[in-house]
Amino acid sequence: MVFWHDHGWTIYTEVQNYMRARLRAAGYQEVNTPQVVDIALWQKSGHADKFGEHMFITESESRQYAIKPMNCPCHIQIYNQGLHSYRDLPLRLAEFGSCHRNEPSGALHGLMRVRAFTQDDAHIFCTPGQLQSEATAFIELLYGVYRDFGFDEVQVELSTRPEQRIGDDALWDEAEQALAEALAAAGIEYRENPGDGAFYGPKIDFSLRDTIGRIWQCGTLQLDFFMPERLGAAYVGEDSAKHTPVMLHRAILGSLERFIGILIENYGGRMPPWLAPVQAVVMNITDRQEERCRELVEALEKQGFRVDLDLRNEKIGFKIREHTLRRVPYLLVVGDREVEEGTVAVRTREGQDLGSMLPQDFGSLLAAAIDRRGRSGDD
RNA sequence: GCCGGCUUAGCUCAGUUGGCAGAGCAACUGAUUUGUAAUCAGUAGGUCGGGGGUUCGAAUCCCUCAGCCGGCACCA
Repeated sequence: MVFWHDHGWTIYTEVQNYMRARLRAAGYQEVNTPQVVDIALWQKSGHADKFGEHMFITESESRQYAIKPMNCPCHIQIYNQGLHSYRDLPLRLAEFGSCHRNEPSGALHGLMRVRAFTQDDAHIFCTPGQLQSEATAFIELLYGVYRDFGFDEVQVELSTRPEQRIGDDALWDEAEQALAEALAAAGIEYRENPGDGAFYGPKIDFSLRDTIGRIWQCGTLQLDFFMPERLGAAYVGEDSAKHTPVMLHRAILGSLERFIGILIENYGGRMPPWLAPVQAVVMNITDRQEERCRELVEALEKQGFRVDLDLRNEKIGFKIREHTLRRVPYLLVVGDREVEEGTVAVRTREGQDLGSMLPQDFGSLLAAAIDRRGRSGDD
């Protein structure tokens, strides 16, 4: 369980808002479902049977409820409200779904594996014919997101039909082929993991490597021919008959908690400016520059930047050291000279002296650094 | 859940054979008004993770519970 403090939560909300914008642009609707859901839904979906002992259960007025361990049955409830035409499909329902799973105590692992986490979850309801284009679009979205976070190396695995499965083999042939072709179309190298698919369909897993070499699964794309039928999802086809939609279960970051854990490790605490909880610190040299420093902070905050003010009665070298160790991207020093010139001296946390510049020029510099996000390369 | 390790001041950690609870940093107070990675001096700070036991005496030994860190198993 994570108790997020101010700085961590700043990172969290930045990541979340970024994903929110990407999903909206990709044609997703954002929804939200309850934390506590009648056990009957999980019995019907089959999760209570398979994962019951890892679910937190509560009760009220002699009814049992599960603390939501995943979001898909809830999204099907939303889908099932009203009648759907094939013209409505694909329908993409996204949720920053807060989930609780009673993981075995030995499985807990920092931010990487926790009992309460939030998935950047979404379920795409579509026709079998739309499957491949949806898979392709998802893979493209996922790689775009990973690049923005600075991950260029992604391990991809295609897991195919397990021994214990539902549905006939023709359906599996089609499903596995659709995923393989989507990967091929994107030119992605991947490993096959025969027999490791979910019991309801094949899946692609996307994993990232942390700085000390451990591999963590983040993204996933799973085909599901089973759950929609089991929970009564349907659409009216061109032929006016009822059909069962295919459900694509997908996540890019996986768990926000885990993803942020990987980010912190990956950057070694040097969060890129767009994610840095504090993007710049303004510090004075003597009391004479106090007022100017306050003005500067106010002006930068007005532009939406996250800025700290350090007016402590300390030597400038001491402040520089402290904020460098805090990994604040930009250190702004205002002395008599800067007050005189109306400028600010800019130093990076890497120790690079960018010289004195006008405040608006620093604003442009910071804005450009934020826009660059975590992308590597020279763009 | 299993195997191993760890838990001592706000933080990082010492603590010998069972014999008075320690350091650095941080905090606080005072001095210092300082130009790009640590100014000086002083003060205060503890249920040694919780509970139980052995002992004249336990941070130290034993039992137990919890949490954390590795790894295994698990991972909808």
